[in-house]
Amino acid sequence: MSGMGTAVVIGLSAVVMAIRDGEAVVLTVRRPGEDLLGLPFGPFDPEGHRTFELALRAFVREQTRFDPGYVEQLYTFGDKGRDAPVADMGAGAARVISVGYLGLAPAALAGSAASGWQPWTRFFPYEDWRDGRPAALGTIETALRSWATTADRLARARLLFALDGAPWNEERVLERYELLYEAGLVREAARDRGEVQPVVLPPTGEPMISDHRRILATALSRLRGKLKYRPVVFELMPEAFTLSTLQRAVEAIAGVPLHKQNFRRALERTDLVEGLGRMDAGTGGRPAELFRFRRELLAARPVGGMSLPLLRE
Amino acid sequence: MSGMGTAVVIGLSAVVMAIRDGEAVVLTVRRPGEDLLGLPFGPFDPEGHRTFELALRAFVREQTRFDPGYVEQLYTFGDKGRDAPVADMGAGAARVISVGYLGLAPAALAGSAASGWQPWTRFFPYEDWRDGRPAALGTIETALRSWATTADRLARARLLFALDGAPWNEERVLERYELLYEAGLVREAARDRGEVQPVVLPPTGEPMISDHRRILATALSRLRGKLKYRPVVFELMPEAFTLSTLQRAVEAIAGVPLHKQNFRRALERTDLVEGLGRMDAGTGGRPAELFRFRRELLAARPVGGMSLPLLRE
DNA sequence: TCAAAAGTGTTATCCTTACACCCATGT
DNA sequence: ACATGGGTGTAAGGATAACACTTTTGA
Repeated sequence: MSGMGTAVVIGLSAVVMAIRDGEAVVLTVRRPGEDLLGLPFGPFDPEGHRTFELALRAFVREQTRFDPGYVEQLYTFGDKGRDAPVADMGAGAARVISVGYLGLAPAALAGSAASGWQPWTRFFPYEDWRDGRPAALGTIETALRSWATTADRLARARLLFALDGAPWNEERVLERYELLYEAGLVREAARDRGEVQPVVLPPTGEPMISDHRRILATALSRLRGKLKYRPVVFELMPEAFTLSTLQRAVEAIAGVPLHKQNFRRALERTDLVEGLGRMDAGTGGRPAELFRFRRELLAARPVGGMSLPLLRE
Repeated sequence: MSGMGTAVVIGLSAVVMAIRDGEAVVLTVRRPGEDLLGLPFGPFDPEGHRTFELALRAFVREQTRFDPGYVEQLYTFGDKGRDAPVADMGAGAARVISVGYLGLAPAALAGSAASGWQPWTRFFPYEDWRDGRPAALGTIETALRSWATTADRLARARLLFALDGAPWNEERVLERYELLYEAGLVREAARDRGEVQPVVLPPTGEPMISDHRRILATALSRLRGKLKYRPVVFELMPEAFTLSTLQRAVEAIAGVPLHKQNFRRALERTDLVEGLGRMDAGTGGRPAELFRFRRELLAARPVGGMSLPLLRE
């Protein structure tokens, strides 16, 4: 085999999610001299780090003074050309391969000066259907239709963006972002091709540095899917919580409104939570009972996630 | 950041699956001077290859004269110490990071001399419950119980290996392999630690080079899970097939026996297949109708996978 | 005619969905 | 008393699982 001349650098990117005031937020970092936000990111040191996960925890802690609890690998991004990051390492440019990770934190603590928690809705406004069809989709739909000059393009746009009565599938965050990218409707598209930025774009969300918005989309897709078959929401909850808080957390991630009773009934059947008898100091209505996640079940049997009983408008 | 002295090499590994005579088989390669089987594997050339996927297709074709159809990324393995492969590249040893891919082929064609298709059951005999509880589990259970000296170990073993009446969960292939590894019950465990091999081991399957059996376990886990929510089986089927062939393919992958009628009824509801009117030249009984996968649906709406209506013994 | 595999019918049960209603607190 | 959010009951419809049975071929 040949061609081992170009150096390769492994980078690690982290999408750390948390719930703050009922909103789902992501940990971001603003680098000096950079006007776009990015994800916590750091090189993987093959000498110092025994595993990716240890390396990731270390540099997230370093950059943000914060330790994610639950961590899982997402995807390894290696495409050239497409906003591929390039590292400058003395001996010339190196190709950067970035391994994306998803982290879940039980609380959005204050971090360092350069880092901060941002609602993901800032980067994907059209992904939030909690209050019905997002307004952003109006303009996006128009733009997509004028891009969709072939039957195939139109079919994909319809399917992914719930046009013409197609149902919304909240899991397909990444595919939607990639379609917008392909259609030139996100800032990253023109930037990566070195083209001049279009003056106006539909409200497709705030761009990020490098391929970080793609990594964030991958994380949201994965998390939305995983919600349904693993009890991952609880990694985002404090020890004690009310059922409404839990429901709002699920809604904040999935970006869809849920049916209260059916959500509770489904939850009850799983036996995943247990009432504590204690009550919450109500925020205005009747006080709610506090519950806890029966974490011990994880060791005792295979355990599923939450069903998402939609609330239709 | 520091410590960029050690070189990093990106390797690509492929788990290519196909169905042959109703059995699920994997593409393997035997390297010269090596007595264990391995997966098709090759270095990623950062100069020559634009994307991982293109690189993967190229070297699988080269090593096996064979092109996988459907391809998806699995996981990136980077742990040190644990049977981590090491590349010798002139300037000394380099750390190898391997990106695993899953490929599905519609037929198991003959490949080159060095490569061949092997049933996965060879590597994971205890994962095949199609004819009831596999015999291998008897000895494995005994070995696990004597290893499980703590409550936690026992709970995990029970849960994963369906001991004491726990239900079998076919998706947890990787976790089971990792538990066996931790318990020292697979050959790779002692090998990676540089220890002397135990003389006898329970029938936990044939070892592979490097961490390839772990990659294979990851692939099986992923495929078994994906079966249920995406119509991936059809990537393994020829253009026309009978419902029994389809059912046998699903069973061969999932490793569990399915209930015939319920399998068909569930399939019918999905509208995923369409009768062709033509009949199969029967293999001994009444001729079966041939069906085809309505691939056009993929573009038309989000489409789910197969339900696995178990047939209890 | 008999074995082998294909294919059909039917019922009980459980889960999901959708509806409407009552309860406990703060202001 | 009333607004606000917490919490419950129940019935219709659909999916699943479990049962046993008929049909069409080759040997």
